[in-house]
Order: sequence, then structure tokens, then C-alpha cells
Amino acid sequence: MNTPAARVTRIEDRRRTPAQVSASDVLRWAGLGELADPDSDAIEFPLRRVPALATLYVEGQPLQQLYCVASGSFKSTQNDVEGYEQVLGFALHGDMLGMDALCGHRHASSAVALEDSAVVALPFAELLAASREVPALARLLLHAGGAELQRRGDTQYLMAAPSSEVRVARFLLHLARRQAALGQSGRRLRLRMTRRDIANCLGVAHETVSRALTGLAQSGCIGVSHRDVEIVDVGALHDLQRMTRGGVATAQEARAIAA
Amino acid sequence: MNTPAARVTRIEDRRRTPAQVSASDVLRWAGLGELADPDSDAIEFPLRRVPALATLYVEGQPLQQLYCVASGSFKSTQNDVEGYEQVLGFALHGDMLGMDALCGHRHASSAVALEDSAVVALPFAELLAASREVPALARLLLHAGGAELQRRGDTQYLMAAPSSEVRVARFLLHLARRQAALGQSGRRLRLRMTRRDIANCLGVAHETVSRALTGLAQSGCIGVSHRDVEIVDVGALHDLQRMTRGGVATAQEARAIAA
DNA sequence: CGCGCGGTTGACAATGATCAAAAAAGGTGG
DNA sequence: CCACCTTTTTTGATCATTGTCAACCGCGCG
Repeated sequence: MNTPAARVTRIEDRRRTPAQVSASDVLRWAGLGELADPDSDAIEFPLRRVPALATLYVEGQPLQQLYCVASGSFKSTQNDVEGYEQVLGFALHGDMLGMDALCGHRHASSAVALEDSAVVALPFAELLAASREVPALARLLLHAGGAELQRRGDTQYLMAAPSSEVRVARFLLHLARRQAALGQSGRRLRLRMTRRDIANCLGVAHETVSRALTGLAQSGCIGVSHRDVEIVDVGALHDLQRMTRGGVATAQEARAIAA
Repeated sequence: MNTPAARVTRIEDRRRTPAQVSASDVLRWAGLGELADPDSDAIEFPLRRVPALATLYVEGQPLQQLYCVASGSFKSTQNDVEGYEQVLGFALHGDMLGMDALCGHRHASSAVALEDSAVVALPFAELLAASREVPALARLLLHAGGAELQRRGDTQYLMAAPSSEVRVARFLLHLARRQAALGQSGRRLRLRMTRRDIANCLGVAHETVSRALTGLAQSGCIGVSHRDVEIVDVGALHDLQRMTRGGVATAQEARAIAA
């Protein structure tokens, strides 16, 4: 494994050096570090900064590039005829964006940066050509597609929760798990998205998200301050998350019922 | 385009002949007919019958095969710790199953046949190897991943509908559109899944699905008899499907409000 | 024939959407 | 730095939608 950490290019460095990221780094970020090799080291992709609230691509636009989130975060959305926006999910470091354009070669969703972010731009045509000689690239695309499908499945699970408080609890746990997998804290979350975005994604009114958060805070499961959430009692939150219906007054009650 | 129809292998024929399907046929079924060539004609995959209610693969199982639905239909489900089942979606002819296992090489969902069905079994390892020489196979995988993502996005859109009647309306329209794309009727549907499965997928109680269906029937939008649904007034259903909240008494009212 | 499963319908309680308003935060320009 | 604006978030009150419980029907099957 010849010290992969030493070879990982730090994002911060890239702000000064020419904005390029090697395919190896993309593989590592996507969780396929074991496939990084000299071939993929040699391939470089441009890094593109995306300011907060900027649109990376919009639904219907022909597929030119796929993107890998280098830093920051994004929301994916679908817009129906009336312009009503449906939030499909949120993308963090290492997540690929634009995979749903692989069928039809037009983006099936839009992506908007939630904060100042950066993405690696992967030109699809070149990627396709290069993937014939560098199998790791082909694997990258398949892996990314599978990962995105799993995230969508998780989101569907969130949305199907019978009570809104459970939905929000699941949402927080899901986000915490993803952050933890990135080496960040699994207890302290900064919600980069608005309550409205969360509500939209969960299929509830945004006031309900607000109420659910204060409810969970009053039960002692979490602490909420603006967009910072601390998961105080993971166990209680996890027990609550499984419940079918009806809120729970306190974290201890949640444990009592679950026992 | 040398008369592709003549070269398409009919499903019925396969019941007698050795159970093999060419890669070209899979490409055509998946909507990539233009990529079919002599190379892909030469590759054959086994056809596997799946009786009603049989499980094709289960969550957690190592990925051995990907599947393409040849006939019949399937539901994809996720099971949480307690065994509670979450229906993620339904697969029809030409849909690929198992794509979410491409990340982690374990199935992230289970697939169950809703009726007597048949699938083309695509051994993943061989597929990966062959795709280096036959680009069409690589494209097939990417295309299928994108298609599955789009279907999941549509499902999320269904689930996010604010009223249960709208959810069901969208569900019916979605299914009708897919059936129409397969050359079948876009007006007459046979719901292969139980009401409970629909409800689970939409995130509502199964009684609510029942009520929504009779409600839509009484408004004159659809006709319902057991599992056969006829879309009588597509326009009204489509108008209703866009509404944000509140049912509509009659199909004419739906049009009046929409006007 | 009885049984189980899937589906429908009714009654009731309650979750959550809606409307309304105000407080808090963030950004902008002077 | 402050005033001012917009956006975001919170909280309250009310009521409809919908989940839950329950009974019933129709159908297929052993």
C-alpha cells in the first residue's frame, strides 16, 4: 500500500498550484484507492471552483462533464413543468455528480453548490475513451453509479418514514454516517442546506422540519444551534429512528420503549 | 438500421430453444439498439426463469450476476434491521437489476418477482472483462446505471407529493408512461404488485392507496377493477398530478381548476 | 368447506399542512 | 459601524388529511 496518504494531494494545495487533480486522487476520494496506479497518476483533470449557490449543471443540458466533489457540498434537484423543485439528495466530498445523465446523455437533474465548493471536472467523452486503456476509470464510473444508487435508496428510506420526527432523525443519522465515513466528526454536523431544502427532500413542510428539530432537541437526543447540530444521544436517536409512529417525549423514554 | 425488428429474438421463442439471449438483444431491450453489432451478436447470456414471488437476489449477497428483465416484473426492496421492508421501485422489461451492487460488490437491495418472470443473467466478472473488447457492453452498464438513477428520481418525486391522491395519480402515470415506452398500452394497466407494495413504495398506508384509487375512480379519472386500472381521462389525471394539496371531486372540476 | 390473503370501507384520533406573524441571521450600502 | 433589507427560522393556532383500528367482502386453495 506504499503510504497512500503521502501521495494524496491536499485540496488546500490545489488552490495555489495549477488547478489539476490526478485520476488517482479521484479514485481515492471515491473509495477506490486500491485501484490507483501509475497509469491513473498520469491522468489529470481540471479542478473547478463553484461559488455558493452557483449552478453546476441544469436538468436537460447535454452531458459534457461528470463531476467529483472535491470540497464543499451540493444539492441535486429535479424541476417539474411548473418549476417546482424536488430535492433528490445532497453530495459531499468524493461523491460523483451527473451520473443520471449516462442514460440519454442529458442531465436528469440539476446541481447547485450549497457553499463555496470545488469539483473535479471529468470530460465524459475523454473518460469513455481513456477507460478502455485504464480499467480503473471504467470501474470508477460503475462504482460511482452504484454509490449514487445506494444514496438514493437511503433517501427513499428517509422519505418513507411514517412520522416526520423519524424522518428528520433518519436524515441526521444518515448525514452523520456519511460525514464520519469521510473522517469528520459523526456527532457534530453543520447543515449546509436550508430547512426548506431538507423539508423538500423529506417530503414535509419546512415548518415541520423546524418543529422536529426542536422536538428532538427537547427530548435530549440532539443539540441544535442555527445550522449546527450535535448528536448528543446517538442511541436514543437510533432507537427513535426505528419507531413506526408517534413521537417520544424524552431520550430515556425512547430507550425504555425500545427495551 | 437493417430491419432490427427481424433480428429481435422473441421472448416466446426462447421458451423452446436453448435458454440463451444474445448481448444484442439485451442492448435493444435496454434502449441501446443502435449499439448492437456482430460482436455483441456473438455473445450469449443464459436466460433464467423466475417464478412468481421468487427472490432473485437478496440484500447483502455478493454480486455474482447482474440481471436484465426479459419478461414479467420485479420489485426492489431494502430491509432494515428489524426486517421492515422498504419498496424502492418496480422493474419492467428491459430494466437492469442489481446495479446498486456495483459499489461494494454486495447487493444493496433485494429483488422479488411479482409474477412468473424471466431474466437474462449477466455474470459480472465476465461482463467486466468482455466490456474491454466490446465497448457496447461498457456502454450498456453505464446506460443501465443512469436509467436506474432516473427511475429512482422519479420515485422520489412520487413520494414527495403532498397529498396521497396525487402520489397515486403520479404513480399510475409513471407506470403508464413506462408501459407505453415498451409498446404496450399506456391506458390499460395491470398492477402486478399488491396495494401494500404500492403503499410502501409511496410512503403511505395501504388503506390510503385503496381510498385514493376509489377516489380517482369516482372522479372519473380512472376505472379500477381489482388490479386492472384503465386511465379514462389522462388530461384530468395529469392536471391533478400537478396539484399541491387537496383532492378534486370530479374530473371536470380538475380541468376547471387547472384552467 | 373453512381458511388465509388481499382489498375495501367506516369511524376516530392525531399528525402535520396551512396561514400568520415575528424573531433572528446574513448581506448590502451608506 | 450602523441602518436596512432579504432570507431563514421559529412559534402559534386551526383544521384537513391520513394513519390506525376494526369489520367485512371476495377470491383462491388446500
